[in-house]
This record gives sequence, structure tokens and C-alpha cells, in this order.
Amino acid sequence: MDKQLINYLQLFRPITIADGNIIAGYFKPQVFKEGDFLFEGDKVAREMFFVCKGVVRIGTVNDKGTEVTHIFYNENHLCSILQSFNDEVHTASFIQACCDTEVLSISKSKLLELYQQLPYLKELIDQLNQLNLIRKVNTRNAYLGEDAETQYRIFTMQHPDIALRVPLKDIASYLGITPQSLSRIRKNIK
Amino acid sequence: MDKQLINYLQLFRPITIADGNIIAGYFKPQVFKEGDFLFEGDKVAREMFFVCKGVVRIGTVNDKGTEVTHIFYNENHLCSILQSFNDEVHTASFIQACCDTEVLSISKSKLLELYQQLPYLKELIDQLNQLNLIRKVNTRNAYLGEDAETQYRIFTMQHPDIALRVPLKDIASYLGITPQSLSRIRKNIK
DNA sequence: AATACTGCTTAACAAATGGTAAAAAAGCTT
DNA sequence: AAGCTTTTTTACCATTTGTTAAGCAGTATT
Repeated sequence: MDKQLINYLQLFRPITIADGNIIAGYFKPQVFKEGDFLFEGDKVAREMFFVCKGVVRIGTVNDKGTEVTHIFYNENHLCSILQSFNDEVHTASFIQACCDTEVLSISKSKLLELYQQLPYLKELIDQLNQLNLIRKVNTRNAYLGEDAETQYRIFTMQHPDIALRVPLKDIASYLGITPQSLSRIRKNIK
Repeated sequence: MDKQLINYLQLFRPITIADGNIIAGYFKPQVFKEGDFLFEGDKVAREMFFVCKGVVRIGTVNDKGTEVTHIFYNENHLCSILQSFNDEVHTASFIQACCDTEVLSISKSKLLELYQQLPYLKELIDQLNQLNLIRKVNTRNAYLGEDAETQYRIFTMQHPDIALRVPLKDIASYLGITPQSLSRIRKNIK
């Protein structure tokens, strides 16, 4: 699992074996079953996760009491509630496993320690977070002005693996429609 | 106008008068009338703008030929098509003035020169871009799973000044609904 | 194996939104 | 001021989506 993280980082910057071992030492493997919460919300998010296997989602409950999914993260993605993690402010968002999931986790305090040992890592992680944010924005922009069926088609194109692995209700909450509507849409498409 | 930019940067990091003058020397004031394009799209976006007065929007034309608005920027915001600007890739997005607008602009090559003179600026601008992205994501997340009327209410709460200054059709394209629907919603609210 | 629980599907109806068209209003140009 | 263009409003009808309710299928629990 550690290797997977290092391989991922290597895509953006060469990392020596020695440094790779240091980094690996700071991350802790964790396993979650479908439906488990990696982070429950309504507090400061002090953990950053790297998804090794499975899919997680960041979501929240809106004013009407319905769950909405902001984003999914599958394998080889860093996942955190960025604003809360950076600024140490409370967040209403949660992180939940959408299927059986394995992650590497690191607390903010440990991450800061790690930055002290390997200062270039801060720059790297910042860069990765920016890439993540841009991708998130672009993905959402693609849905703008499309009807629900088109949005679902776009989703299955952009995230075919996620579409197959996560519950229908999570996808519906990601698209902002009811599970019934999504079920109907799937039927129409077939 | 230069002063406005320096004041903005000062919010995040102290800047000496000397450095402020250097920075100001790199930015070029430009004026656009409502409807004018700051950037037309279908090429690499090589300019970054700072909005001093007015409102601009980043938008694109989707597959059905309808315009969609990704985001608005009003006064005291850095505005660029980040992925295109950073990675020098083509973008289909455009930047348009939604009302009479004054900006400061800087080309990427000039910005890189400036970074060489004042290395801390890169870190600062990166930080501001990250803040912008997070805000953009959070703003959009707030609309998820809400009906059109609620989305419009949220929009007018979050951006009361923008709501008053930009054409109805632009707001409709931001919310992903037709101008007719938005007109109807406004009538219902009154 | 029987029971409950959860998520998915289906259906009928209600509500919201889109499409089309036309009129009214506002802005520009001459 | 008159004429032109664009934006906004209004209205009517079609389509999409939400709501409610029920049944079904799979999974877990006892």
C-alpha cells in the first residue's frame, strides 16, 4: 500500500528510496467497509487520506435533510476536506466509504512534521491539491445546463469505474436527483 | 487601480512600498464594456486579470449550443482560466465582461519575470488561486440538490451585488436554467 | 429457514422546468 | 424622436423530475 502512494507521488516528482521510506513511515493503513465513515463531520477534519483501493465520497446533509455528494475519490487520489484541513475550521461535510475501501491516512500534525523533514513535499502536496481542485471544478462545469439523463451519461463516461462500484443512491445524490429518477433514467438508457 | 491590487495582496502578506511599485509596474490597466470579451476562448489563456471594477464571467458553449457560466468574479478577485494558464493548453472557455469593467492584466511571461524578481509572489499567488478554487467549489456545492428557485435565492444571498449588476440571462446560464424560468422565478419571489 | 432491513425498481400523479412564440421593455444607433 | 436590436416578461403546452406508495430482491440477523 505504501508503494502505491510513493508511485503516485513519483508521477509528479522523483523521490529517492530513502525519502520514500520516510514518507511511508508517516502514513497509517486503514480499512473501511461500505458505508463506514472515514470522517463524520461537524468538527475539524484533521486527517488526509490516500485511497489505495475502493471509492469514498465527500458529502453533506442540506437544509432539507437530504444527503448530497460533493465528489467521489477512487484509487490513487488524495482526499481531504481541504478548507477544514488547512484552516482548522469546522465542517459539516463527511467522508464515507462507498464500497470496501483501503486508505493510507496521515494527521495534519504528522504531515507538518513530515514537511519539516522533507520540505519539498509541501510544495508537491499543494500542487496535487490544486490539480485535484481544478479537476473537481472542471468535472462539475461539464454538467452545467444539462438535463439529468445527460448528466448521468457524462458521469458514466468520466468515471466508468466509480459508476459500477458505488450505490445508485450515492450517484443520485451526486447528480442532485432522487434515486427514483436515476433508476428511471437507467431504465431508459438500456 | 494599482493600489487596489496591492491592498488586496496586503490582506494576505505584507508588501513593502518598493515591492508594491515593482508589482504595479507589471500590470496593465484595461477597460471593457458590457459584453466585451477579455478572452475569446479556443486558444491558450495567457493572461491573468485582477478585477478592479465591475463583474466578469467565465463561460463556455456546451454541446447543445447553449452558453453556460462557470463563475462570476467581481471586484478584488484574481481571474484566470487556471488550467489553461498553468499548463498552456487550449481551452474552450471565454471571459466576458458582464457590465462595464476595469481590470489589471498581466501576461504569463511577465508574471514569470515578476516571480523571478519577487520569488515570494509565486507562493502568494498560488495560495490565492487555491483559496479561489476552494471558494468556487464550496459555492457550487451549496446549490447541489436544490430546486431552481432555491438556487436563485442562494445566489442572491451569496452574491447580492453581482445579482443586481449582471444580465438575467447570465445568471440563468450560471444556474443552468432558461432565462424564461428565471424570469418566472423572480416573479414568484416578489 | 424465517424475519427484518436496506436498496432498487416501478407506477400514478403532482409540481417544476423547458420549448416555443409573442409582446413588452430597455438600450443603441441613426 | 424614430427605428432597430437585444433583453426580459408572459403565456401556453410538452417534457422532465419530484412525491408518494408499493412491491421486489438481496443481505444480514436471529
